Amino acid sequence: MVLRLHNTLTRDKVDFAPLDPKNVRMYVCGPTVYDYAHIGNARPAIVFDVLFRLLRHSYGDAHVTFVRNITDVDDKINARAAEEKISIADLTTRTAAQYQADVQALGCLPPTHEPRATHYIGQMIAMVERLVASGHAYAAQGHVLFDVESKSDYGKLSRRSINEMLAGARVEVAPYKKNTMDFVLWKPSDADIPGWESPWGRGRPGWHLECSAMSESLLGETFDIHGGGIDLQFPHHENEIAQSECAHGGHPFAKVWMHNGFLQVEGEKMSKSLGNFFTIRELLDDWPGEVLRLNMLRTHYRQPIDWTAHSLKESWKILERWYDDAGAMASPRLGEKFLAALADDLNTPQALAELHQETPEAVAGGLSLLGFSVMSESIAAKPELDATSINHAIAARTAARAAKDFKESDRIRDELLAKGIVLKDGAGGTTWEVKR
RNA sequence: GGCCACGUGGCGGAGUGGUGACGCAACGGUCUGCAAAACCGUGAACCCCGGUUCAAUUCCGGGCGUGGCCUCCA
Repeated sequence: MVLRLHNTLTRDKVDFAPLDPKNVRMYVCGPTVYDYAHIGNARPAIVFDVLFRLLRHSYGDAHVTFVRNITDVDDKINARAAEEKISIADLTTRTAAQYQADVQALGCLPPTHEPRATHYIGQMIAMVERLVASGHAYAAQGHVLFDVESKSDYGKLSRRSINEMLAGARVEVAPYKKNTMDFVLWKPSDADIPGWESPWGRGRPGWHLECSAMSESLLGETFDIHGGGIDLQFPHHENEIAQSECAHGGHPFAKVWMHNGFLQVEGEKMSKSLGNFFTIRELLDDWPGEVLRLNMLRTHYRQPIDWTAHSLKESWKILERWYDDAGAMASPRLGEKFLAALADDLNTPQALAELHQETPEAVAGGLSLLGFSVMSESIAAKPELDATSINHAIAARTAARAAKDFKESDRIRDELLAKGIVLKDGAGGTTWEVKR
C-alpha cells in the first residue's frame, strides 16, 4: 500500500516516503491552553490521530513519533489568568488536563510527546542566538525580530510575496522593525508577567518560535510531516519554516505540510456572539465521543465542514448500526478498498463508504483502525437507566405479549420510550437502544 | 483592497472527459398483534454563462454565491 498525501507546500498529492522508515516523524500544532477547547480544535486532533494510526499500521507502532505541543506561554494566557485572578501555572495546568481528557474522549491516542513550551525556553533562546549570529534576526529595543528580507523564499508555503503581504497588511507598525512583515522571536516581559533571562534581557518567546524549538528538539532539523489547521498556514507555519530553515543552515524543515479545512456550525462561522460556539466538553454532554469523531471523519479533512445537529444524529445512527453488526466480532480484518481509500490522502468519507459494503469482520477492523476501539458498550452506556431494569421491563413486556395483553405490553414500551429507550423486536428477541 | 479554497440528488458526501459511489431521509414491499427495528426494492444531482472536445458535472475563461487568510482564532 502506497500512502499518498497532499502537500500544501507543493499543492499536489505525492507518494509518501519517510526519511527514516524506522522513525517516521510528525509534528502537529497543539492548543494554547487558556480556555476549553472548542469543536474546531477537535478537527486537527482527530484528523491527525487517524493519520498517526495509519502510519503506525504501516510502519509499526514503535516506528512513528508524533509530537503535539502544548503552548503554555502566551499573552492570552496572561490576560485570562489576570481576569480570573489565578496563577498562570494553575490556569495552564488545569486547561491542559481538560484538553487531554477531551481529545481522549474523542478516541485520540496520546501523542508520543506532548511538550510544553515553557520546558523549552533554553532551546528557544539558543535558536534565536543562532538566527542573530547568522544575520537572519536583529535585536531592537528589547525585542528580537526575524528579518523576512533575509530569506529569499519567505512566503513559499502561503504563496505570497512580501510585497503582496504589504499591500494588504494590517500588522502593527512598530518603529523598530526594519520591515513591516518582520515578526517577533523574543519580546520583553514586565515584572508581572512570565519572563526568562536572555541575552536581550528578561523576556518571553514569540509564538511561532515555540514550535520550531520543540520540533527541533524532539524530531530533528528535518522531519516528515507537519500538520495543523488551514488558518495557521500564514503566518504561523510560514514563520516556522523561516526560523527553522535559517537556524539550520538552510536545511529543509518539514517535507510534507498538511492542513485541515475550517469548520462552521449550522452554516455560520462559530462565534460566541452568534450563540453557536461549542466546546468539546459541552458536546460530550449530549453526544458520545465516538459519534463526534465519526461526524468529523465523514468529511474529507481538507474540505470545509458544516457541523450540524442533523448530521450528528445521522452519524449516531450509522455508528450504532455498525456496532450492532460488528461489535462482537472476534477476528477483525481490514478491507483492501477501505485501506486504499485511507491511503489516498486520508479519504475517510470514501473509506467509510467502503465499510458500508463490507463484511462484519472488515467493519470491525476498519472501525478499530479509525480509532473506534470501544465497541458497542460505549453508546449503550449513555442512558440514565441501568441495563438491568431495562432488561427487567423487556421481560415483563415479552410475557405480556405472550399472553396477548397488548395494552400492557404497549404501556411498558411507551414507558421506556419516555425514558429515552427504543425497543427493537427482532427474530432473536427484543433489544434496545438509546433514542436519538 | 490583496491572496486562496469551495459550490454535486430533500440532506450529508466521495468521485470521474463517456457505463447515475455510498449513507441518511422519502416511497413501495416482507416481517410484526400494532409500531419501531431489520431485510428487499424504487425514484432523485452535478451554481450560471461562454470556450475546448466526437463527448464536460469533470478541463479552460468569466460571473454569482459561501467561506478562509492578510489582525499570534485549529
